Formats: sequence, structure tokens, C-alpha cells
Amino acid sequence: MTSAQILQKHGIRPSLTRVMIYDYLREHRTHPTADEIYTALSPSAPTLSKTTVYNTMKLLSSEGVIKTITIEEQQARFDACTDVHGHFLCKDCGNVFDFDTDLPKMKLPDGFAPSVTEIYCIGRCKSCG
Amino acid sequence: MTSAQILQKHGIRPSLTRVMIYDYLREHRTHPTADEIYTALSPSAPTLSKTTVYNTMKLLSSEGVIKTITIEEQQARFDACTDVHGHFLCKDCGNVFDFDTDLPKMKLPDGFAPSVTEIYCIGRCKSCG
DNA sequence: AATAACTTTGTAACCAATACAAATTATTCA
DNA sequence: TGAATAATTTGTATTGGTTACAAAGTTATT
Repeated sequence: MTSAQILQKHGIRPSLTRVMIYDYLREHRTHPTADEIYTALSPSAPTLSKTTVYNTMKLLSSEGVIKTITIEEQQARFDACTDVHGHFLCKDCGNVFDFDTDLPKMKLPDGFAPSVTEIYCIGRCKSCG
Repeated sequence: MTSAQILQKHGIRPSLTRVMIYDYLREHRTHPTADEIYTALSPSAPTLSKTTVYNTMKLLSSEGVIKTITIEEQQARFDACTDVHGHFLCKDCGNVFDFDTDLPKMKLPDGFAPSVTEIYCIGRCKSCG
């Protein structure tokens, strides 16, 4: 399915800018920050504003099109894959890796309905020993 | 076990300031921010600096005495309970609730060793419907 | 075309967190 | 004991990710 179609399915008007940003996130599974997305797209879209990237990430995230990863204190990262999976932050190299996992058996009290569930690990990746 | 003993067991010198801050966190299970800790302790410790609160949280967190909760983009929260449990952020009232859970079955690639695992949920709490 | 609604942009501001160096307190050992 | 050293605490200044806001631009509606 195209990015435009996915956006439409979520009730988001697929403007050129939004499609471009969402496309980038779908094609780059490195969990980029808003700034990284902005820097990567700037050359081909010189009038792009960083505020637009932030606005778009916020919109897509609130509509469940993407996931906002808050595993780091300093800045948010984004992920176009919304399937259940975990994120591993290497505290040495700073990279964020995906890993397979199922959801834990959560005993949420009655009346607590999560719309988002995240599983984060922090440690050292293979390369960093 | 006293806060001083716990700090000592982790190789942290239990200064009065550190014990006071850690005591506060152990006694207030509301997942306070650094600013909330500072504001709460200021009246009884007028010379306390916010930098000291940040320094102490960073030290205790890096030594595994407390957990840093990054469920919110805006600011970090802290938890004196390091047992396995989940955190539920209500996007309406902003409160963070504990809930019981086991660890999921994570398929981490060889060589990936997590020192911290966090399970976050975001949604609406019982009071906020 | 005219109007309204939405989207994008740029600047300025916000604020949690950190850097840094001075001041204070605790420890060492001659 | 008491200087010398180490560790801790403090306050100020800065950083940097994010947001507020209003103007400019674009798209849809009539």
C-alpha cells in the first residue's frame, strides 16, 4: 500500500509534504529523529521547515500511523512500523535496534485502556560488546 | 533496609543530600520529576540545588538504584522501585500508574545484553474514562 | 473568481537538562 | 591537629529539542 493510501485510511490528507516525510520514514528503518528527517529531506525539499516535520510526526503519531520512541531522554525517535516489536538502545553507539517480542501478560486495572504499548531495552549492542 | 544502606551497597557514598532525595523517592510513589522532587524538598532544605537533584538522579539511575522513566517526551520521571513492573501514562491527567506484568518473551539477537527493560503503556486511566 | 479551510513556514520563545567552575564539605595522612 | 587532597554541592549560564504563534502559501468549496 502506498503512503498516501495509508494516510488517507487514517483520515489524514496526503499532502505532498506529508507523503514525502512518511515515505522517508518507511524507507529508513533507523528510527530517525525529527532533525535527522529534516536534514535528510532538506536538499531535495529546500523549503521544508523543521516545524513541519515536528507537526507531521505529531499528527501521524496521534493517529497511530507511526510510533514515537521516547527511549532516550534527549530526543524523540520515530518508527513507521507499528507492529508489536521491541526497541533496544545501545548506550555506547546510540543506535536503536528492533527486536522481536510478544506482548507481556499485563495486569492492567479495570478501566485502564492502553492505545500504545512500548517495550524498551537499554544496554550494549553486539558491536559495542 | 535504610536508604543509606542501599546506597552503600551500590557503592554510592550516602551523603545527607543523597539520602534525603532517595528517601523522598522511596516514600512518594508518584513517579515525580526532578523539578517536583526539588520543589518538595526545598522548604526543608533551602540550600538544595536543582542541579544536585539532577546529578543525584543520574547517579542513582546509572547504578541501578532507581529507574528513569522516559514515557513522556517532555521530562523524565523517577521510580525508586526497581522490581519488574509496567508504567501506564494517562494522556488526559498526565499521571503515571504502576501495573503488574511479567517480562515479555524477547528474542534479542546474540550479543545484545540489556541492563534495563521497560514496559510502557499510554492511554486513558479509569478516572479519565 | 471569491471565500473559506487547511497546510506550511520562519521566528521567537520555552524549558528540561547539562556544562562548568566556584564554594563547600568530607577524607587522607604527614 | 591541620594542611592538602578528594568528593560533593551549588548557582549561573548555556544548550538544544520542541512548541507557540502568526503570516504566507496552498487546496477545496461555492
